[in-house]
Amino acid sequence: MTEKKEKILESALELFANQGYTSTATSKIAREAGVSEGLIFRHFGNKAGLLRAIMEEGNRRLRELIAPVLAETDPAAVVQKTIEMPFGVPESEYDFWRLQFKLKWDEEYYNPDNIKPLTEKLVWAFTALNFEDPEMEAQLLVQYNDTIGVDMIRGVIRDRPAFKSFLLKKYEL
Amino acid sequence: MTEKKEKILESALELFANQGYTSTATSKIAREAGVSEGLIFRHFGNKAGLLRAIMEEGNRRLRELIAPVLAETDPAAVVQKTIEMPFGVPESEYDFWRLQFKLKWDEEYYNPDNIKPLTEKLVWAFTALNFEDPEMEAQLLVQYNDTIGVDMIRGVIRDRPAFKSFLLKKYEL
DNA sequence: GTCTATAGGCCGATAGAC
DNA sequence: GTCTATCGGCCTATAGAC
Repeated sequence: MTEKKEKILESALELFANQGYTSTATSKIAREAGVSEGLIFRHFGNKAGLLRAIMEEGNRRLRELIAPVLAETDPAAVVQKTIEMPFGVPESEYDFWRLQFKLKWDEEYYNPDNIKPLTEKLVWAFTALNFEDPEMEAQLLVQYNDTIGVDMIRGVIRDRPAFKSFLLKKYEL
Repeated sequence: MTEKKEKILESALELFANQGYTSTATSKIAREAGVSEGLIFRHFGNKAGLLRAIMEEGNRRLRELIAPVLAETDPAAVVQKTIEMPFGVPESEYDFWRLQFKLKWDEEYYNPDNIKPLTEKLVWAFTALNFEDPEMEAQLLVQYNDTIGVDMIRGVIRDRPAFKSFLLKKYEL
């Protein structure tokens, strides 16, 4: 990965996240990245290819975020780490995740398989913890985490530490 | 409201919801609605005006959905009705709500004030029910509802009645 | 008064040639 | 790294049908 190529991805990410994909011109991306417009097409073929590259990066980061939970062997810790997950995302990455969430609403880019391993791990954990309905608990928590992620990015949640402990307490952790 | 005008709104809604606002051409809307393209501009001024009209309808429907909860005087019933809310939305309206969720990501169209009355009502209810932290409970439930709305639209939730009772049980209702 | 058909101006974006 | 061909989308305008 060359430096210029990385700069293109970075600029595209910021612009796509804030102005939307279609309303961001490749010329604007090039200007922002300090490269010639042609270079974008050399590296990514077309504008859609650029978006695709960003999506792949998104899936990679999601797997990275989930990995520690999957590696966990203590059921209670699985639930706890899942809840804490969105709170651990640094603000510097919000642009990135905002774009990912946005793209989830475009059918062609939505891939539900990405979080399947997490759901399965949670089912296992809730079963081990003797919850009455592990499948539903797992589903609720996974989807709920999504919502929390959204709200964090939007800045809806004011007192984050308090909200986190509130949640942990709900699961008696 | 003439018939053609209504047909335009209908087609625009479907296309915006499924293909996105910017990537939907006014010519396509006209074709889908079986009207001349010029008519769109006669009725709505421009493309943004068309979207605005749809959004206004959205806020109206949201208020309609929330109204019964606000009218409720029994605290437990407030919580119960809130939980049941998303389950009562007919599938025929999913396009509509999908668009609303999608547009939440465009700052200019997102208006958080819409659900504020609901949150406040829930704070009141949870206080009356002696929950330890009414503000956070209210916030949590509102977010749950968002999550569930999203899941229903995506078709993630398979057994809806079961999931509904699962949630109600969580609040001991 | 609502609507269609058509024609076209304007703009900006993609893509690729050089 | 610039320049340009080409295309598509937004919107206006007009003349006239129902």
